[in-house]
Amino acid sequence: MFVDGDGDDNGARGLNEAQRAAVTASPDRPLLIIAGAGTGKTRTLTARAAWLVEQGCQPERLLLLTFTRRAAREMLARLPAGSAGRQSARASGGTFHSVAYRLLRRHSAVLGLGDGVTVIDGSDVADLIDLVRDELGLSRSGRRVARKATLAEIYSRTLNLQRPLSEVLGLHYPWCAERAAEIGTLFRELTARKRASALLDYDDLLLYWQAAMADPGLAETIAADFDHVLVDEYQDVNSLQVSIVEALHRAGVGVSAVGDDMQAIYGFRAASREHILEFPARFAGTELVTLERNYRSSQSLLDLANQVAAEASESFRRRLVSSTAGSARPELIVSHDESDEAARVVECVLGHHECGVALREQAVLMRAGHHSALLELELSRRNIPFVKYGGIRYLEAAHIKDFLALARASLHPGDQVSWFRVLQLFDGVGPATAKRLLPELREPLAESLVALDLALPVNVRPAWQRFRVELANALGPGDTAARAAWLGRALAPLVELNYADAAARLEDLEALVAAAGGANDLQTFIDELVLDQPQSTSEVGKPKLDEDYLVLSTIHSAKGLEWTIVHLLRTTDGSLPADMALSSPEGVEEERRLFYVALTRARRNLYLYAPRRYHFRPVGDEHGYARISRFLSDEAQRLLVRREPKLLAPESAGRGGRTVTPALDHLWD
DNA sequence: GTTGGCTCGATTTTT
DNA sequence: TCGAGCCAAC
Repeated sequence: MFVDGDGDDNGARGLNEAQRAAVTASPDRPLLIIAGAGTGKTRTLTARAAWLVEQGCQPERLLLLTFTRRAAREMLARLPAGSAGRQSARASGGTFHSVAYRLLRRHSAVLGLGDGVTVIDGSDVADLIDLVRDELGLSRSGRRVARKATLAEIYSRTLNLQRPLSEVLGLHYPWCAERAAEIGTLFRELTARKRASALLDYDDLLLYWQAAMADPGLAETIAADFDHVLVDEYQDVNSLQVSIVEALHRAGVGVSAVGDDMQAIYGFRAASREHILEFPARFAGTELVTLERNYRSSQSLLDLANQVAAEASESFRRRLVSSTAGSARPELIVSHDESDEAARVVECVLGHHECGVALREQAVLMRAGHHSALLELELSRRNIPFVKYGGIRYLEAAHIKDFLALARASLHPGDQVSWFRVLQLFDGVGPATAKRLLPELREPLAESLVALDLALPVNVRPAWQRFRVELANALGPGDTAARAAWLGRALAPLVELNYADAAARLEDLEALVAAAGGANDLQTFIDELVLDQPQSTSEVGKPKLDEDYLVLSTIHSAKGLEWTIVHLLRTTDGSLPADMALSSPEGVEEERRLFYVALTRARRNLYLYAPRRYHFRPVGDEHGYARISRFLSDEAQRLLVRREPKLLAPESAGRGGRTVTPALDHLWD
């Protein structure tokens, strides 16, 4: 797996003309680089940073903002270190959210945040919404306003768009519009609760940063640390992020942004490609440079990508031109159904593997995490190693959330959401008892824990007492490793009690405890875990350093990456574009860009799979017939080699064909 | 109040 | 298939 751009040296040498123009553009004017896929975006941005340093800027006064942690790591590693003798000087940077976190901790006093802030993720917000909704009486039978996850989505979108709730509801959630008043009340209470418990969700991080930048004094203090800010993937910024960058610029910080409006795929997160289109208008005196020379893919792959882009609605027009030899045309592989698709992918992957292409040089991309379910089964069955990115996230696993809740509860006794979760892990404690006990938990925690003995139902006490003794150890003196270990010991019996598959979960818990033990302090560890969610489940505790493995990834998680060979699953209408996205023209356009991102990940070979028959559910025989994706127009299809299904192989007959069931009825007489 | 059994419905993408 | 929500029994 390789990250955008190539591993060459950074200097201005070896850059093409457009790249050099971007790198050496005046630091005094805002710079926007429109960089098509594979045009050396990362390389240009890092060369720009190096050039700024040559012009006299101190490395640590450069601020780099990215969207993913993966991109941040990659770029920071390549950014210029201080000149000889000042090795420690490095550019600062990270994701918008992690930079916000650092700034907020540094200026927490002014922002009224105290020093006890905790970062929570989207599902934690949803749980808090659940709690508040219940208390406001909005979850009784027939009165439920919306699902908690939906409410969390509405809340986030409203904040990120910086538009009134009623407008957001009308536009994106019309079926909730008539409950606007209740939802507004709920959100007001939710905000109050978060403030009271010093909980910051992802949006709060940006919101507080923006608020800090709106205060002239504080904005100046923050901006005083930087000469120049470099923003990656500018097509994915939302209104909050734009106003943060604008405020930095107003306070005297130079701005260089790079992006590709054809790769804007985060509309659901309230990002809008309007922002990159409007950049020249919002930043007066902008210098615009466009990179079109592609160093990644062969021309026949780019022809297809260009065709797909040409059929999109407005964008910065450009046409990618390849500098790479090789000309295998992309292939469209039509199959009978999903299991046939899985079989064909495996066959193709292994075929290339036998010809010397390592598994890690190949990736299987998909629109939605579950599209690879059958493929994963098939890969496991045939002992082909793979790692999956995207899809079900690590932090969503109940036992991981349990650990985070316990850690937070131990650090902040007043964190009611966390205690609410922890208490219900005990057999005999449900929502009512847990809620009744919440006020009892406060500083000093050790004393509250003892006091709770008497408040608990008798049958819960033995388990509780064992638990609180171990938790007390975790509160005592001792390094992070010892405290994490005690937390793990306190939690283990509860995990065992609550989950049928406890063994696997206990293993995860052990890995998590070990990881926490290696951190400086527990608070930072859990905050960073939330800010930098492991990309794949195998990333925690089970390193796969030298092994060869196939990458399975959602298209979103694949952005910025490239492989020699790319296999794209479900190139059918309903999957890509996803039928969820079909209700609005903008939705369909974003799906097209997603398709474009997928196509441009490949260097040499590209395989598009289109299963004819698809099942409504993972099990059962209800099915429909899918059409090939609308994004493969006639013109686009002319650029493909098409392969029709062979006769159904017995191996893939599986569900669609004959089934064999052992007869048991004679046993029940 | 808690828990277990049942039905019903939906099902994307991520910091 | 899976989870969330509802209902009935302890």
